[in-house]
Amino acid sequence: MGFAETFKALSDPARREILLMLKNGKMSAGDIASNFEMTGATVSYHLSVLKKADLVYETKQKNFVFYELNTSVFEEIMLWFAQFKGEKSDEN
Amino acid sequence: MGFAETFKALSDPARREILLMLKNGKMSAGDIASNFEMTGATVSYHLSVLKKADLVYETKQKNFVFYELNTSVFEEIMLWFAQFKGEKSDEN
DNA sequence: AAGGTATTTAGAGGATTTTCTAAATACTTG
DNA sequence: CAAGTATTTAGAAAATCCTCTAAATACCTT
Repeated sequence: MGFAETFKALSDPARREILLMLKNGKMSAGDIASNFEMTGATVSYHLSVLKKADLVYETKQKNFVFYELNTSVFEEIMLWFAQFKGEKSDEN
Repeated sequence: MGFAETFKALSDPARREILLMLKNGKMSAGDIASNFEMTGATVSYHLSVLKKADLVYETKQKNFVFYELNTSVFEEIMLWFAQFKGEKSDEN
């Protein structure tokens, strides 16, 4: 899956904001873009980064492209972090 | 604290590997460096990125610099991810 | 088919990142 | 203090990233 891609995707504030917007359900590319100062082309670039990182997926309807959170990847990241919680590996 | 810095720090494979090395306790800069092909200067750069992101802290002893995980930041990141688990914000 | 709306792609510019070598700093010990 | 070890800083080169404008694609509606 690629933690490098995932964390790089998460390192940009605009992309993190997009993810937060998507918490409540899918949104079209245009609706997402309207929340930013950047051009639609730039937002489209950020969406493609999130998509490559599997943090979102897209579905098409009419001439809209909807984006949605892919929560399964979030779980994988949580697992990665869980390694650091608590146990040093030679305890117990 | 700065999620941008944190996630950017985590996006590099060498830096993630350093964090894993530190799971079992502190290590000196030199001991960390000896696990990589890169020059010591480059490893030092990576350590400084991790330090700026508050993922590690350093302590000096003799002429060694020891690095250690700062687990509190990991908890903050876990909290950030927790937002995405489950509840859509207008439920309940 | 033509015109309109939604979105992506291409290409370029500027900024940031990663790595190196060489030099500097810091501390220790004879 | 001098010499040695450990580490960081400075500066430069190559790679990657973010943003824009302009053009292309895709789909819908009349």
